[in-house]
Amino acid sequence: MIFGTFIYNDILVFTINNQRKESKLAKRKGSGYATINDVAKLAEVGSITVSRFLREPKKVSIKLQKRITKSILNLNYVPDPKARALASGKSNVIGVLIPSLSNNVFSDTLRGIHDMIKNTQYQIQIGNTRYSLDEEDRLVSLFIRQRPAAMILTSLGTSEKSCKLLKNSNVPIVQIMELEGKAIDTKVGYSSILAAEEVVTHLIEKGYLRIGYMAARMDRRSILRRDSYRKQMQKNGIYDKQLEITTLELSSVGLGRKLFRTFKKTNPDADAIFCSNDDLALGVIFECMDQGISIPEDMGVVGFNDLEMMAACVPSISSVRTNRYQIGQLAIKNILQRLDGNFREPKQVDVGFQLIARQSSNRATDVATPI
Amino acid sequence: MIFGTFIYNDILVFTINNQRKESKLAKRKGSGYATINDVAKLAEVGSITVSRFLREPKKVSIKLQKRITKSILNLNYVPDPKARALASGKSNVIGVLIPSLSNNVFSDTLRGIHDMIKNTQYQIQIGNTRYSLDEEDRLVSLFIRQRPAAMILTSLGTSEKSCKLLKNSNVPIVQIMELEGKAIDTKVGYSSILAAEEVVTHLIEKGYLRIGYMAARMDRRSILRRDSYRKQMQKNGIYDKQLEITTLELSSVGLGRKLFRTFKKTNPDADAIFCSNDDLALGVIFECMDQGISIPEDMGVVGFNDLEMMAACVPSISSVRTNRYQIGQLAIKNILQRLDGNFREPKQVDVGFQLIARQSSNRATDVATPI
DNA sequence: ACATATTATGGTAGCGCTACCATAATAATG
DNA sequence: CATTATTATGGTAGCGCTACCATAATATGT
Repeated sequence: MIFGTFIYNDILVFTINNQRKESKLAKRKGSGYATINDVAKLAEVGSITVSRFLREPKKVSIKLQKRITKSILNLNYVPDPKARALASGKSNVIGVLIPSLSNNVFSDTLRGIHDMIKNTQYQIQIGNTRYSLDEEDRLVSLFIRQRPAAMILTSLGTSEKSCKLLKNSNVPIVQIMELEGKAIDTKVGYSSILAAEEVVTHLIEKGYLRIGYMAARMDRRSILRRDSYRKQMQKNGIYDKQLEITTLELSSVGLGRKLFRTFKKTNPDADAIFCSNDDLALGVIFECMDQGISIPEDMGVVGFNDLEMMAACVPSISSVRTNRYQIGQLAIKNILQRLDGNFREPKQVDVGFQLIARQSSNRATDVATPI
Repeated sequence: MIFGTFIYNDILVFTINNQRKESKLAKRKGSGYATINDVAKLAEVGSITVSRFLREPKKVSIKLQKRITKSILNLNYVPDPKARALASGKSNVIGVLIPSLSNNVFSDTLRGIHDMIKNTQYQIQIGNTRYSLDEEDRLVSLFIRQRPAAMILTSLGTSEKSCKLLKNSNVPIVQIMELEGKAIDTKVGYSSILAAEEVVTHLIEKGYLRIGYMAARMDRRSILRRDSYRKQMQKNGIYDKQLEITTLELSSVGLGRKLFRTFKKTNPDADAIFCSNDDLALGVIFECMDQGISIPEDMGVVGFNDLEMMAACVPSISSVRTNRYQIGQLAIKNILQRLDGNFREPKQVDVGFQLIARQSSNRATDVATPI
């Protein structure tokens, strides 16, 4: 029986490979790989039964399941996602739009997404918006046209046009990271307003009064944090516009140093600084080292995101831990549930954040427990 | 005339949207978007002419070009890449396999790739092998089945199976980063053997003698550098196996600290260390700060890749600059040339590397010029 | 003027798969 | 036992596009 199958298999393979070359009237080439029809012929069933077996195996009798499985293995058949998507109007691609590939913040989230998606039928396709709303619009329209199974967005300021397109598409959408901003469908993230608020409160508790705010690139993310910083400073009656230092340049450690030099010149009396991300915070630390400003005594520093190196730095740097890996995982989890038919109301998942206070903001008598 | 077109357009759009709903015998739904046939009907040409216009505009008369262009704009037509790929057997996707998304090394290359590819018809699709050869095999086979326009690989140890698959596929392949390892087709990168050699030579020139080697994850990349380090140390008669400290753990700044503690305990007399990447080097710097080991006097440190923060660190850290952005650009450039029909022999492009000597290895009287 | 090469255009038949329908085979009901 | 539900299976006609061929329209040569 096994022998027979092999023979049959060989003949069939032979047929597949030659029917094109030998044909007088040059037929279309085809991919050269086994198709669903080849599998069907070998298993002696209708091609639609093979298709059904691949999608809903339970609707095919055990007998045919076995024959088809054997045939698939013999021919080394793999379905063509293009043809599938074209015929069904749906694809197995989940589009993920992120603003940057060089930012560890997003790569952590991507890891979570990857880990959650492997062993499923879905694939992810990354789109890099590069912090440009125009580029985002372009990508949203590009992706939606391809009828993705779902989409994940990392943007605070999705345009009206894109929002409408996304909503009308009927594709599950998950917006990740900041919970602020208008919701299209489901959201997974944390409140960056609360986070910034907590940072300011923390610094005040530690006795700092002239607390600055430093940010680069000034995207919606940074603006949101700045506004929250402002509010909290005003609430405490210590707000001073001069303590804000921002730029449109791209964030980097070197930029953190540069900005801090300017900041310190403008504000010789400043005693702390809240950096909108960890790169800047690290730069501030380095600049302080260079200038002999002692941390945390003369200058308190807090970053945002809690990258791995914050804990390893000397002094260790306080930062807001955002649960990025978990965000990626939960985004996919939510999508999978909905694609499996367990329809869920669009909802908002708050994964929270943790202010990790380390040496860089732990002034005086307090006992620091750096991680 | 314009008015007429609008009317006509409206009618046609109306037709597209309703012909399905009203039809008694439930026809296939379709995507709802305008197709090439809709464009052809509106422009009063054959659909194949529209197809031709999209691919080889010069083969269509000016008159029809204008009619078709107008029709495309009116209908807001965008070609469906799935259908294209299915019909033509080729896709516009360039597959890029990288071992990690959280590594800045690769994100720089991706930036180069992105920058070079925009404004072309091609798209990139990223595959993350996570440093696993099995995963790489899986992805290679997955990608090749989809008939990508080209592929970019970042792996030193592509399996025999994958190599064969890639070669037989007739798809342009570019391997990037290290020039070492067997070539499938074209390569773009630098010699990591020469780079490691130069690092050791540099440290020796600076008067260091007990030079260690630190590496994590021990992938082929790290092993290659270690072997080159060994050879160079042996050549100078100062090799000592005990000076090598490696682990399978994932690289991180914290790990750099941890490994250095062990290293220093085992080798109290060590006076320099070559780290296989910058994260580890930064960790070493921090650990030295913590232990009061002065750099570069008591300990010389050199990293690899020259991430941005190396220059900003205090002390600034010596590192090997690999021209990663350029590598990405050149990889795509090579691919585009070949896809445009300018067939080039598979070749090897060496973008070189630069050892950037900074404070961390600039001992004694020498004048440092940190960037 | 004619035959011959060179465009320009379109018809048709797929690419590999699935939605929709139809039918056959089996089970459940009275 | 006939009659109705419930499976199980397959045929057909697309999804939106392009390769292959055929034909029409124009230019070129002798």
